[in-house]
Amino acid sequence: MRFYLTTAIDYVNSRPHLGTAYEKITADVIARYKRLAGVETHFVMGNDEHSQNVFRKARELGEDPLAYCDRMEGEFRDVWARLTVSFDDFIRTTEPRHRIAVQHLAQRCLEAGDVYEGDYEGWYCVSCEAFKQEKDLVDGLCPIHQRRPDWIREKNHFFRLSRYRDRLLAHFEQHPEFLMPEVRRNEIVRLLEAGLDDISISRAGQAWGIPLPFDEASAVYVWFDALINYVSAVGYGSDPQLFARWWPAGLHVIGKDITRFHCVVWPAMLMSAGLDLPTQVFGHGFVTFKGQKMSKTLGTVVDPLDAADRLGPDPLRLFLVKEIPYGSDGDFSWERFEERYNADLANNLGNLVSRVTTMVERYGGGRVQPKGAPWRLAGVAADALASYRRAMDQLALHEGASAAFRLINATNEFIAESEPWVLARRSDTGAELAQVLYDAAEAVRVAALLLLPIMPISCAEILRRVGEATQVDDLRLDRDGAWRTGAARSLVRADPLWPRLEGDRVGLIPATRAASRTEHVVTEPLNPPAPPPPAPAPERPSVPAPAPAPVVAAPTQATERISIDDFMKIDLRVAKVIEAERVPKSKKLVKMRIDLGTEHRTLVAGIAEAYEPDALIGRTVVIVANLRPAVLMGIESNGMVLAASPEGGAPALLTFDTPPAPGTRVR
RNA sequence: GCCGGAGUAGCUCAGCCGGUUAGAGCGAGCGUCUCAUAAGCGCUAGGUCGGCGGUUCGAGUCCGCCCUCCGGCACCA
Repeated sequence: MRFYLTTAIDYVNSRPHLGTAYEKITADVIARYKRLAGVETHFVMGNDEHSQNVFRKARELGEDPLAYCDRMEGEFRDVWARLTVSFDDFIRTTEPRHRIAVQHLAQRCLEAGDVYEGDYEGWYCVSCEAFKQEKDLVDGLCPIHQRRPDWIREKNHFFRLSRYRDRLLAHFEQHPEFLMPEVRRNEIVRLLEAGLDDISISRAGQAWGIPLPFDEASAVYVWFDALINYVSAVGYGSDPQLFARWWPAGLHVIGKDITRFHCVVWPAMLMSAGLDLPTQVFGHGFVTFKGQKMSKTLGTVVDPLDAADRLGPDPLRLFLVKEIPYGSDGDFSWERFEERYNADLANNLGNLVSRVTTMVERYGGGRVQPKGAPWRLAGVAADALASYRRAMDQLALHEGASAAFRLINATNEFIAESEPWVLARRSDTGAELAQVLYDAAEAVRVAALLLLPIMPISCAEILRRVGEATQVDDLRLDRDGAWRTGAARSLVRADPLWPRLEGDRVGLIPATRAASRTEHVVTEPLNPPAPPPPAPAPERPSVPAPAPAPVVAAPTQATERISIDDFMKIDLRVAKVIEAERVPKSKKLVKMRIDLGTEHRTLVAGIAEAYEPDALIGRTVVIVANLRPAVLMGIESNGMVLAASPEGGAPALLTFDTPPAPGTRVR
């Protein structure tokens, strides 16, 4: 039995945060579980490096892009090592083996007739710097600039994704386990039913990326490039033997935001190239911090190393696995983390190890040996093992952890009810005492075995203390998970594994290390970031560009420092709202007529959820006056109203103590 | 707006095909043993199972409508 497991590869424009670590940790638990279950496992992670952001970031830092990526690899590997993520291989998209695979696969898609050169022809408005669809034009003119767009062509390669809709739907029908959890599957199936458009897979004239084999002037689009890591890492196009050994993958562990890429685009690419599809894709949820999305600007990013330093990597791993139903979103807070640490580790498991080893030392001379039939704990352990396996096989990692803890709790109960200290005082209960101590030690051994994939370091130590003779890596669930009888074992008493936290713990939380560690990565602005720059390259309108979503959850965009000159390019003006009305059929859009002092303009703002149009009339606001016009819901918007936009919250307009005259420059 | 998901004890959540007094863990309170990290063990929660109506002998558990929250898409310039 073989099992090839992957996680999403990560963008390298910032250090991994807790959410990224969550994915790797849960995947690592799965990998370790499979190995423990005797399955030959190949676990691969990596970095996604061919992004323009990475290129820009390196340039900003005055570094060679590749050198920058090398450095980031080191940072990522350090984090994964600290969290004991046991990957077997680490793939980078700048590696030769990856380039070979990408070009190979692109070539196969081309040969399958699925890649066509879309030297797309279309209307292009020079003023807008954007393609226009026929339906956008009014009397053949750009509605914004009242000028005739040019008919131009831009070379682009497209992948015939549309061709695979039916096959994908059929696959989903025949293999309901292909995408888990179910919520994600429903979303994708609906998306497929709605139909698919072909997608662009190349960008012309980009140096940072992999050239298309049949058009060296075009680079493979970064997400197309990135997905291929799953096969390049196992030798596709470069090592046929290795490839045959591991492909198809048993499981891709990814974030729920990128299921489309993995369950629509990726399988279609594989079908086109004549490769088997992975058995399963699992879209895990996100980890929030105190209920809020982790965001640099909100200061809600938790560095996984801070968490690991605080209580240890194993407690962090247990927390993430046991407290968050795998597949759902979950929340992290220091309070909760410490609460769980005390309850599960200090009070239950850790204390159990202490009391058992102490009693064995005191009442049994440090050795245990059964003197009869096992008591009730043997049955509990067998049940725990069974439900643990059932849960883990279904990727219900949290239930697997709970099953192990049921055994731990039962062992504590067992000790209370069998009262070894009473048995030890009597002279006629030697056999009973021996059996009770043996059973308790054996139950701890089984529990530690079950938790070994989740807490590898600590559980290895527990196994050592309860006299497990087998090397940790050689332990196997079916053989070693069974209740042992007969042989005597020596136990070791040692310091508490997880000292209980007392008192005002939260105050001791280390200052987030993000600041000290990321100075070379991000400089935080004091204020919310400026609105994003205008959309970069024009896209073929009839063939929507793939969402900019990378193959990992996009890290919060780093806001780069700009010069005063750059800032002065932005023309901020005071404006007064003269008319405001809801854009019909829209959820957030308000259409406004504003007074800029010298002129009146129409613009559209996405603030309807927070402001009633009527309440806006007469109000003084700040707008970006020199923004390119855009058409929203058929309305031309000439400018952007500034508002604070909290993550997931309602926007709040900028206001003045005393409204200045319309047209006043803001800076 | 469309399409999904969810609303169950203070908190986090279980509750399969409808069926006796609705559960677990944490927290809190009380009691208790003493091997243990002032840990363990036992007891204690009287919760309109979001609301209204319906099907049924009987509904968190099925149906309809409504409310709230979350996610995806559409429209955040």
